[in-house]
Amino acid sequence: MSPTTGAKHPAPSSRPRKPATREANRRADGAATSTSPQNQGDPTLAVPSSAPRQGDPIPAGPTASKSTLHRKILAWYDANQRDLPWREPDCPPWHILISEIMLQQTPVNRVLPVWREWVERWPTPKHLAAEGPGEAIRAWGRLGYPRRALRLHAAAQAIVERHGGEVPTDHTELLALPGIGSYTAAAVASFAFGQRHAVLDTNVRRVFARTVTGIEYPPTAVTAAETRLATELLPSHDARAARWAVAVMELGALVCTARSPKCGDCPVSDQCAWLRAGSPAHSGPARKGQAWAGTDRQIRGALLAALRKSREPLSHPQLVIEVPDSALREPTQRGRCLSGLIEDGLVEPLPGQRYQLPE
DNA sequence: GAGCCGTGGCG
DNA sequence: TCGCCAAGGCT
Repeated sequence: MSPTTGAKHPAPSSRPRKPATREANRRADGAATSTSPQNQGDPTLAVPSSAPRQGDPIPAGPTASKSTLHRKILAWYDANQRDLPWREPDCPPWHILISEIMLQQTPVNRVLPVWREWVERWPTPKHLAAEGPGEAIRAWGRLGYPRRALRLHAAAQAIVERHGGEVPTDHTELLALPGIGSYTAAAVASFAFGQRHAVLDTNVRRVFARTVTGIEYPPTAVTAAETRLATELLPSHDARAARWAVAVMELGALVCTARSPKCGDCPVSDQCAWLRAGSPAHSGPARKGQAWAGTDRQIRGALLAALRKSREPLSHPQLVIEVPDSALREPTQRGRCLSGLIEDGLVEPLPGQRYQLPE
């Protein structure tokens, strides 16, 4: 849990990016005071009176100011952040981008070993772009959602072709890359280049839903109101905003968790609208779980796992052996899944009913 | 906008 | 045990 040291490694690049050291971040954060006149125009946080909805304007009140929220959460982050390698001050933007793609819907602990393999094997976009997509799919291992590997490979090629092999710093250009959506573009621009963006992931949305709006869970899909709220809460200065983004995420990941929030450890529990309201249960529709047994995804996963394992192309019968028993009686489903994998570019068909990862 | 896309760990 | 959930994106 100890903060990483900032001066251990020299910054290898002169390209614009995040502040080089944690000290620089601390300096950038130093302007925080809850009483300075410049904060008078800030929205003030208070308990919503009734029927709060995520993104409702923050009502005025004497309880706690925006800058207080900033100060407490940033201080908490300084003391409690995890020591993750992609947060090292000199971590290259490309390595940060890889981490963000891998972390989409996949827990940190499973990402760590695969990320280390990737950044060692493909230290720059050019290295990855030089190989076939099948290598990316194979090296993806069991992280899940293997189309992410395919898109990351395509992103590497686009970075080489369109940006001279350097991860673009511009949010719009990041957004144009395969596999990079609203969240990841903002995350890379913020974490790798120290820019000011509203970084709205599931953690941040949950923290704001509880502390500000007073509800247990955010809506299913990101609303315009949430984006507005996240933007309003962004600190003014780039470096501080970037640090704020990762700090709120970390709070959501470690304390303000989905199931059993550790409100006793929360730095802003005293001003949490949801807690003050008595921690009311989620009133919206139950979040639908994803079916798994017997689904196409299970079959696709089994087929692709077999191809990942084998260095040689597999025949159709060899492939069939790998799918679960429950699906053996469903050649229609199997065929649909194999076709789907081929359409997605995850599998390459060869003459004679043989298949392999794409070259 | 709803549905789809993997995988594994945990309460 | 088993449903829920994990730094989303794309169609």
